[in-house]
Amino acid sequence: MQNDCKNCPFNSKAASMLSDCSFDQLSENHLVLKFKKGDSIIKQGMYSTNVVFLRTGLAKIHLAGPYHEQIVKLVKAPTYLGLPTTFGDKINQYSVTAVSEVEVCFIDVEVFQTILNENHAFSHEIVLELCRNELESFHRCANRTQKLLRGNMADALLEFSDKIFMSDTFTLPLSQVELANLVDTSRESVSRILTEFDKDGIIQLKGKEIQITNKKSLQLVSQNG
Amino acid sequence: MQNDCKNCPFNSKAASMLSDCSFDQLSENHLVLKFKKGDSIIKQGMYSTNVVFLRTGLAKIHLAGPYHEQIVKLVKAPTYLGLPTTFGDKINQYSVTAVSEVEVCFIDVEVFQTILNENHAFSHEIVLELCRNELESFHRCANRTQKLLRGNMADALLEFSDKIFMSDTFTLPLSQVELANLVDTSRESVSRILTEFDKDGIIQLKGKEIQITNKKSLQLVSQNG
DNA sequence: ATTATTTTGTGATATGCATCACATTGTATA
DNA sequence: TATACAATGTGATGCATATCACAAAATAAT
Repeated sequence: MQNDCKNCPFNSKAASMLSDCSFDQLSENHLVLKFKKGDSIIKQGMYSTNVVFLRTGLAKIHLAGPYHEQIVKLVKAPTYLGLPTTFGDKINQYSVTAVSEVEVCFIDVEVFQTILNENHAFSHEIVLELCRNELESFHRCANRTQKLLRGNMADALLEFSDKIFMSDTFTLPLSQVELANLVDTSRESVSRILTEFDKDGIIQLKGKEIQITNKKSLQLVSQNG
Repeated sequence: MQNDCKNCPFNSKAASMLSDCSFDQLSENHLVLKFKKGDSIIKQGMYSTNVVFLRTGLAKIHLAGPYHEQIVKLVKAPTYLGLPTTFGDKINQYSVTAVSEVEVCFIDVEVFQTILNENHAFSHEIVLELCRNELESFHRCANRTQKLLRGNMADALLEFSDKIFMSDTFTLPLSQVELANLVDTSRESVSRILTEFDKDGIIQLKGKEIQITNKKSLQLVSQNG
């Protein structure tokens, strides 16, 4: 647990907007922590008075569904986490767990809110991010419920490739159980679909290593369900 | 199309927070319109530079899914609509359609943003609402995908009863097709489940009139899927 | 290294729900 | 009031995918 994060902007854009005053204030009032894969960063149901800024790494946002854990989405640094908690009743409404090595800043709500009030550009940034999240949520939900399994798996793979790793080759950041909870299926179906994609020549599987060999096809699968 | 909305607070809470100055500014810069059931208030894909404040009535938020229109949720006045649009590229990312008679204020983004900057309490309100929406979205999505049809229909009915109409007796605000698009099923299944609930003595159906005769059961159905 | 434990692959079977098809009722229009 | 059109009720059938039941790998623990 260090407290030496003078050079830890919340994100490059936001930092450049902070007045010297508020930036100092911020730097003096948060901690930087490292987590390793699998560590819990935010725990649903726990009391908390911190906003979390994910500096580096990957994390999953997940919550208890009626029958099993639901992974809402994979998030990549830089991003804020736990805003709903801190503005609400200070009880975490979802969990966040590290999916890779991760660096995180915990910022006290009070401080965060002060800066939000002091700095229009910053608060505008935040409102913007929240709006984007809402939209993304709408579309994600519509897609997941309307598409068939193949379509949803294709979407997940495309997101990994295009949004998370920026590469056609990557190692799956989630286990099959997790993938199932992300894509709303059973673990068995994940396995089957993945080998199916492999046989179809769309991807090439070597353990958890994936290479998308035919992105066009994958995009087609995404559209046809 | 009137412009005489001096007495149109965006909502009672927000209005009380506005300084006289910003409130005047606001009143002079928005319109009040009435819509009737079925009228489109916001059209996905259209250019717009207004934030919409729903003063009275009910509306549905919906968007084009990959295979059919998806109703995201039913919203009740007072609430803001179209925030993501105005903060983004000014293209509506979802549609909003009146489900009852509705009164609406269109507020120019510029004005809205000015007030957002001037008034901390107000912007705090907005951030709070956006956070709530995000959470609601997460839970809604987890529920919809994990529960079976009976559970989802039960949820919809309970929401109408508890959140929208505040009564055990109400007339369904949506057609069966719409209900199907809200609850992620086919129209036929909506019909079947509804009559099933009736036969089970959980509700009593007379056309579009519904009375929830056994709320306990309905809550149980909601939990058991 | 060896054993224990978790993760993954794959068949067989069961089931919830979509889809198709059409009758029926309700509601707008001429 | 008659006619067209939209919304609803209900059966029969098919299909996508969950579930069950193991085997096989891979990973972790001893």
